[in-house]
Parts: sequence; structure tokens; C-alpha cells
Amino acid sequence: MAEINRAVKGTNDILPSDVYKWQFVENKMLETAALFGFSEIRVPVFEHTEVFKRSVGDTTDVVQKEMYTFDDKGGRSITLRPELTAGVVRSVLENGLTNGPLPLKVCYIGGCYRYEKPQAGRLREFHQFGVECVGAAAPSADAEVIALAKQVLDNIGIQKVSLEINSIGCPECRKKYQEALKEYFRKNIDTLCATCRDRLERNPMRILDCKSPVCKGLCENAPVIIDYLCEDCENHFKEVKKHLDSAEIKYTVNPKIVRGLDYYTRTVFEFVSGDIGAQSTVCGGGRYDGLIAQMGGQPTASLGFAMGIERLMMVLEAQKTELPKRAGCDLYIAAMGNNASLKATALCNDLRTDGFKVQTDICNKGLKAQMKYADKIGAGFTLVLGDNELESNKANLKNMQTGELCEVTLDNLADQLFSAINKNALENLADSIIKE
RNA sequence: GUGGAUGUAGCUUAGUUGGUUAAAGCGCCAGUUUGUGGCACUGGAGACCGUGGGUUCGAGUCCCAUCUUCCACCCCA
Repeated sequence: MAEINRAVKGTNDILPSDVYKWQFVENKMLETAALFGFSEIRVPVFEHTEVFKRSVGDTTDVVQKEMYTFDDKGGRSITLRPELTAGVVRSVLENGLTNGPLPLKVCYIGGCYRYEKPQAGRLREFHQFGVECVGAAAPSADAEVIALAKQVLDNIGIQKVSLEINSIGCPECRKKYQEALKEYFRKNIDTLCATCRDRLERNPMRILDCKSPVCKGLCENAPVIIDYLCEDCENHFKEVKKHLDSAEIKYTVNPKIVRGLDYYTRTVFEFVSGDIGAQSTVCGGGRYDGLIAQMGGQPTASLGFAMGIERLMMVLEAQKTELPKRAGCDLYIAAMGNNASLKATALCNDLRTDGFKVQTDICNKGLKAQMKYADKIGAGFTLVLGDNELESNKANLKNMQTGELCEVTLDNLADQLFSAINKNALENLADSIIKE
């Protein structure tokens, strides 16, 4: 296939036959966020490169090798967002949103871009839903944000995900911990796998995540971050857990959770699914108390999370979850001849004004072809319009499910269609109740 | 960036030790006489066999390269 009609590597189309799933999921996300007082914010797809370097972290893989960065015609270094927190924080500061009532609760949905090698659950363009809660230092904030993530997943119908939490402390306790960790692994440097030997100095906490059996064995007895938390961080973590318990949100403490973005502090968490392959994290988040100050604002304790929408779709797919599909067409008007076609145009216009989904022939097809088309697009009812109908001002409304015909007058069609649709809906409901 | 697998019509696939106009099902379009979809029947459109080289008298079939897709590592949502 020629390049001109092929999507760029790692990108996907969401086709008309599938959008309903996305619309359902996105609506649930926004609705659920609203229950918690989070309102949507929309920020640009690209930012000054510096925004991401400063927030995500200069040494992270995301910034070092995965960003789509280019110079625009004005010589600015621009980067397509690899995640949304950075841009949202930038906007919050730029617009002085922290001067309003705190906590500030915002959520977002949008595409993110990372130059990675595609695989299951990993694309170059992918979509995230996330929230940011700015100016909330108490442990109850951590629990609320986690509760929100949980409820979003529940409301979408995601099953069998587990919540794992950890505390990676403040920069102070982390420094101490990393020293202890390095010391521990240095003693066993020869037994570590090659990549982990590499990680030892750069990011020793990553070794805890290694899948090689040797490293895994070594990790069993490695020092655990929780033992190195300062008093404040330890108390904070304890309180977070109490709040989760109080809300009856199940979790496991996983001391090995280490977030890959630099801005996280204290509480970090992930929701993990076993159904979608190696990229199993469907939601990741945590506290980032230092980020706002790092971005030039007043020190402001904050936290948030992000979900990978494609990964959620994969879970739904794996679970074989049926998502509600909206009816595509209430009425199809089949027109025969030019006069009927003119009348159909008028009727369609009126009915659409009244809020009905109505279609008619725009290809000059024969009657049979029009009926077939009506059937394929799932029209609830059809109406055939020809010279006879124009003359008598009456026509037969056909119920496409039952095949029943019902005579209607072409005046006040809307009312007649309305009652026909309702009658049909009631009968379907009754049928389904009887079946149960 | 590293590794493994893959690539024939919109979709799912067939294609014999390389040999004439590349096949089928589904889908799509149109018909099966006069104005009503789903079933059946008939017909039609649709593939430069991922791309570029090479071997050969001759390649969808063999070789090389490249790209895509998929999966894993790495990393992350």
C-alpha cells in the first residue's frame, strides 16, 4: 500500500462502527469526574519543549528518547505532549487558577504522543483520561483521587483490575533509600542481569521491577522504601490507607511500584489488569507535591492520575463487554420519483427539527435498494413515498422489526412517529421482561 | 533502540516441487417484469500477490533489502 493512504506507524483510526464505544467510555469518565467535582480542562496538543523537560524530568526515557520534538517556523522548540499533566499544570499557573478556591479539581481527555516501538497496549498516538487535584495536601485527597479512578473503572464496566499502592516518599527519604538500595545491589553486582547492572547507578529503583529470575530473587531481600520513609511521609501513607479502608477500597501495598516520571512524591498507585498482555497498567498516578513549585508556582501539594483509554478498550474487548449502542436511524423515507423526493426532503427537514434521526435516498436508488439500505443502517421504521401517497397525503409506516404496516397521514408525521417509536420500545421492553 | 513472527481483493483465507487471463467464502453493487428490507438465485465491480532489487526462459511461490502489522524486551497509560 502506498504511503499516502497508510496511517503513520503506531497510529490508529477509530472507525464509525467503533466510535460509540469511545463515546460511551468518555462520557462515563466525565460524568464520574463531575460526581467528585472535577471539571474538564482542554489544553493544547503541543507545548514548549521545556514544559515537559521541567516536569516529566530531563533524565526520564519519555523525555530523553520518546518525544516528538521539532522547531516551528518561528524557531521555537515545540513538543507534542507525551502526557497531559505538564500542560495542565502550565495552564493552571499561566491562568492563575491556583488563586481561585483550592483544591482545584480538573480532568481531561486527549491524545498523547510518544515515539516508541508499538506493541500490545502501546501506540505512538494514544489517548488518556486523567485528573489533577491541585492544592490538596491531606491524605484524604489521595484516597479521593484513588476512589475516583476506581469508580471510573467500575462505571465503564472494567472488571478484575487490582489496585496497587506504594509510597516513594519525599526527595529526602528517597535519597536515603536509593543509597541503601545501591549498596545492597553493589554487593551482588555480578549476579545482576546486564540491564540491571546498567540501572544500578542510573535508576536503582527500577531493578525492583526486573523480570529476570536472578534479579527477582535478589529483590526478595532488598531494602524496601517503606522502611526508609521519614516520619511525615510514613504518617501520610498510613492515613491514606486508613481512608481507603474506610471507603472499602481494596488495595495491596506493592513496594516495587516505581513511577517513571520524575515528579511523583509520596503516594503512587496503579490499577493493573491481567487481561491485556505485557502493558498491564490501565491507570497510573500519584502525588506530585513538588511539581507546581518546580514549574514556577508557589509550592502547592497536588496529585492526579492518568488512564490509557486504548488499554481500557482492550480490557473491555477481552472481557467481551457489550457497550450500549445508540440507534442510528429512527426513520428512513424511501422516495420514488422526483416529486416524492422533493416531499421527502421537506419531511426529513421537519422531522429532524423535531429531533428525529431521519434519512432518505440521496443516490436515486430504486425502491428495493432503498429498503435494503434502510435495513442495513438499522432504521427503526420506513416510509415509502410515491405518487399514490402524495395524492392521498397518506402513507404506510413500516416497523422494520416486526414488518407491521401502519397508516399515517403526512401531516403531523412527528407525533405519529413518536408514538410508533414508543409503542415499539414498550413492546421490546415487555418481551425482554418475559424472557427473563 | 534489541529480538521473534507476519504481509495474497474491504474482511477471512486457498494457491500444488516456480509454468499460460491469481481462486473461494463473506461483504459491496445491480438484477430475478409492474410499489416495500431480512431468504434464495443470477450477474458485476474489486488484488499491480506490502515495496524495491536479484536468481530464472518464466516468481504470489526461491534469495536479499526495506516497510507495515503483531508479540516480547526496554519504558509507560
